[in-house]
Amino acid sequence: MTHPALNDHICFALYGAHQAMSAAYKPLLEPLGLTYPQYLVLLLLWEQDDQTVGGIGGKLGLQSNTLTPLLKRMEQAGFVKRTRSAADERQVRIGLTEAGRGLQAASAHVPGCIMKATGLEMPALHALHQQISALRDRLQDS
Amino acid sequence: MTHPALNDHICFALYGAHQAMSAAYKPLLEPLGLTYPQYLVLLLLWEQDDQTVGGIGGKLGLQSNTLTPLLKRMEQAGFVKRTRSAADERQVRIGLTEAGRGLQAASAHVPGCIMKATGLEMPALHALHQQISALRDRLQDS
DNA sequence: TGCGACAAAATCGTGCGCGATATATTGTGG
DNA sequence: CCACAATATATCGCGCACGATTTTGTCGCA
Repeated sequence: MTHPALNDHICFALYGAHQAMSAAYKPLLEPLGLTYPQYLVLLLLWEQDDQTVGGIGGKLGLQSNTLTPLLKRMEQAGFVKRTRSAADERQVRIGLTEAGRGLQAASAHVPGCIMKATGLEMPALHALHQQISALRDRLQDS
Repeated sequence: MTHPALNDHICFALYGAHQAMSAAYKPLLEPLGLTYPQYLVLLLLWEQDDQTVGGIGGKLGLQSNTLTPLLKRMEQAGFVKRTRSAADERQVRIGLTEAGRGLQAASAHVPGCIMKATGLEMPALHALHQQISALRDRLQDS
């Protein structure tokens, strides 16, 4: 019983698809001064402003060891502000600045560009999305 | 026209699935002294020994700036040897050591464990694999 | 022969991702 | 009220990824 070839590993397809997705975002986000994970943080904050580090981390699957430096860079860039919560001084609340809010309009074209790059129409895209999410959930449960 | 919510982004599903996949491999590979990208290199070398850095990079979608340090770590660990090609001294050929070959048997259980973790049977797994590979290819072409 | 285009690795700097640990604050039982 | 566990964030170290550049080697061709 030997190993399947590399190209028969679904993990490798996933790995490559993730790399290709990041590469597709890069030319769209770079002019805005954003990286891909930073863009994900902004998506969350546009949905709901003023979240804690832990709250953001829970949704993205990241811990403070990744988020703290990332958020500091975003603060440095002027997109968010980090303030210790008055109610619970252990927490740091992340809020959008004007510039951070402005990026929402400035990046409005991005989702459409990416969808186009996938070469899929909405129904197929949605179906694949569901399957990948389900795979992720089963892997996390195992 | 505002942004879709984070969870409606297929990129985020892919991002999470990739993270979950890496996390699933970690406890299987760590006892062998391997990281996930290093395991991918070994899969290639088990298929065909003695490949160039560029050859490996072409198959994995990585350049020498990532591979050179990774391969040096694998050499340090005793799994591969790096030798300048005599025919073309620009090239470095990567060959398996006895220990590197030995890992093939030592990791024979890994693919089965991962497949089990996906919670999918072969037909469904294969179908999803095809779709993800196709997505990757379309993203790379765009 | 020797020069300039090209090619393969390596090097450097930055930004994730994550295990392990540290620090500070809050909540709780005695 | 006070030790002590629990919680939230930060810090540290290491290993990818990748853009940009450098170094070394090969090849074509005058």
